[in-house]
Amino acid sequence: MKNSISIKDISSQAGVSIATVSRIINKNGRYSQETEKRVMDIIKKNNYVPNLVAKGLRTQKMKNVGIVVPDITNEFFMKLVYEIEKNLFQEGYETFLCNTDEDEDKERKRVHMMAMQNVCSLIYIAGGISDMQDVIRDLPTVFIDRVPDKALGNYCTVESDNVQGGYLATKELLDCGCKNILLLTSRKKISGYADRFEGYVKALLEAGMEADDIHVVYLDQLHYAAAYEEMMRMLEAGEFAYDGIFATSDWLAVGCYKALTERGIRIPEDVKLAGYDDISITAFNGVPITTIHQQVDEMGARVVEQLLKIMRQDKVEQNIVKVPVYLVPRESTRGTTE
Amino acid sequence: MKNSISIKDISSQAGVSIATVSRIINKNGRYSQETEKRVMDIIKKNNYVPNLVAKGLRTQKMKNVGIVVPDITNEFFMKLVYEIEKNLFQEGYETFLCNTDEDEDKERKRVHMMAMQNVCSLIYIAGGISDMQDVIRDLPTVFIDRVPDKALGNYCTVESDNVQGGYLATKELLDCGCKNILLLTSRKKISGYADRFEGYVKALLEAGMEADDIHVVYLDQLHYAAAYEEMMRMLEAGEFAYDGIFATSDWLAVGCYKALTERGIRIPEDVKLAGYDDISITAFNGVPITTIHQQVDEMGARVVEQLLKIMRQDKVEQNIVKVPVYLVPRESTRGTTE
DNA sequence: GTGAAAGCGCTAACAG
DNA sequence: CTGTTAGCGCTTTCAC
Repeated sequence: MKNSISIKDISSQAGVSIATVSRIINKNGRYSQETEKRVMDIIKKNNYVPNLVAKGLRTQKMKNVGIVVPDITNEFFMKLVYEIEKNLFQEGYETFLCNTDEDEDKERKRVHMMAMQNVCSLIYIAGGISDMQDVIRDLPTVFIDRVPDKALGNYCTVESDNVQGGYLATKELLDCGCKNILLLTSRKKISGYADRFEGYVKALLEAGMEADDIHVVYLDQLHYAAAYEEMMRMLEAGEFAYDGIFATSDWLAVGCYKALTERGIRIPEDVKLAGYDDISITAFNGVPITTIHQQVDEMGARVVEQLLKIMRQDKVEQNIVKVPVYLVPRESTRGTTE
Repeated sequence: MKNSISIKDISSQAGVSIATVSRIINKNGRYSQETEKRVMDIIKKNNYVPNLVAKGLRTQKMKNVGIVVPDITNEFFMKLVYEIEKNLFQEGYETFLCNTDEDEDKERKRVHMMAMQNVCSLIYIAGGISDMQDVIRDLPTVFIDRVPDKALGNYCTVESDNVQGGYLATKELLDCGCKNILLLTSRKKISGYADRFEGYVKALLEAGMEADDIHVVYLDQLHYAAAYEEMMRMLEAGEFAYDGIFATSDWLAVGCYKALTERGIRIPEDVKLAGYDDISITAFNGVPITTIHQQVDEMGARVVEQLLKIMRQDKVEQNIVKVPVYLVPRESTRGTTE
């Protein structure tokens, strides 16, 4: 290891027992100020760093939590992670971040690894394969944007009000005069996307539309390129006949924008566009994109709050915590089509 | 812990000693196929997950490396992290990601924490305070975009060819006819920024300019807002008299773009603009921004390659590895000012 | 091919 | 106030 100097070396140098050193390190009392000072000086001088691994082994608790995200290069996820970490650090927890790359196999491997690393709990952002539940069986887990299928022992969900988000985005498109709205979303079986779909349908029906007016395209990936390619395919195939698109994530919206404008279709004149998440790029895009703002700070705080509760085995009064969202109207839904 | 079932439980259930189970888990040989199967079945059935923490304690090696980044919400850094992790996993290493938020105090705390968590080596992206060298004294470390001041025992640097990058960006502005080029950069004492400055000066001098033509503004933060506010301040104060800006990171360039266009200054007609990193937003920005592309895949591979070398205590033939960059010309430097 | 036992660095009774 | 000791889960000699 980096530093072969251990508590034992400190104790012998200080002429005290390792127990005393341990007490001092952990501020557990039962030592004189005098010895404390002497020991601390020696610790400083030697740059001694306590070995948390050994401590964890002994105390059976590691105070570090694993965070699983689908894509570490996505600003939205990382803003969420940032908030979660901030709150967790305050409580003395470390975090392990792991990237699944939207790949189930990687996810399995990485979560397995986390279990071996003895994380004391897990936070799942927009993911979570069901057959992982054997391994993480007893790990307190908070899911974001996902309600697990089977009931786990010790879990809960924190999510944006996705139904409301889907509703607001769709209503904005309808208010701009759209008659034919495409929903572009993920194939992933995640409650977040299902809820946005539900909101979309709700707005449509409320506007007097019917089942025929529901148009959905499912994508395997959430990357910009996935949306771009699908749009291009539809355009080529003459399958594109919409005057509005609601993409359930901003990167998908950006992909649509690129494909459409490259083919001479103007936004917002010909097609209106709305995204979801409110990442920076939507504000700076050639035509700024209307989107749904998710309050990551609020979500991060709720996630940690809930996690601490279920780790303490407190009863959680609600298994699903919802955080409000709001619409951020921009150029891409300006004016009316009429 | 999540799983109180240990190697001991497995061994007693299988009716063998824990030594045998250990050998089987680690495929160390010296056991019959028969017992192997029996033990493996029991492991499966119980969802037994070996405790890497205990293993690490015993073997004195953890196979996990800490990665320190200034800002986890910055796409460029995370693309680099993505590549590094990819290569590291292949070699059987785990990673700890830690965010310093461009704050020295946080950095100190977080790196100290990593040392306590027994990481076996460190990767520093665009950062690294000097007084950390006590703690990380013997940790093999790879720095990205930074050459440490004091010689550490066991380190090396991987970086883009930042001089060349600074040169290319500045030359592009000069080629567009700029006579008065502002360099907007970070105050951070990091070789990466110093080198980009050097490239900027080199291009200026090569074009027949003099010391008087060097104009530099230093920023404390790399955030978009820092550049925006500084630009606004200069504009208000009437200090802005440039026809070209080279921002040493893309987010700074985006901040300039926003401030300038808000004040009615047109890009590229009135002012040309170049950034650095080639993050997505430069391609999608209202006026797409010319930038320097850093080859993150190549860099990630080099970083891991070097890290493995210094961890093996191999002699590293070069302490500084440079990866080429190239210019990505876009709208923001189109046409000439003349 | 298998088991017994020591010990990694640390904490937590317990005894003084 | 301080020291002794057992043991966390695992690997690894050394016997058999």
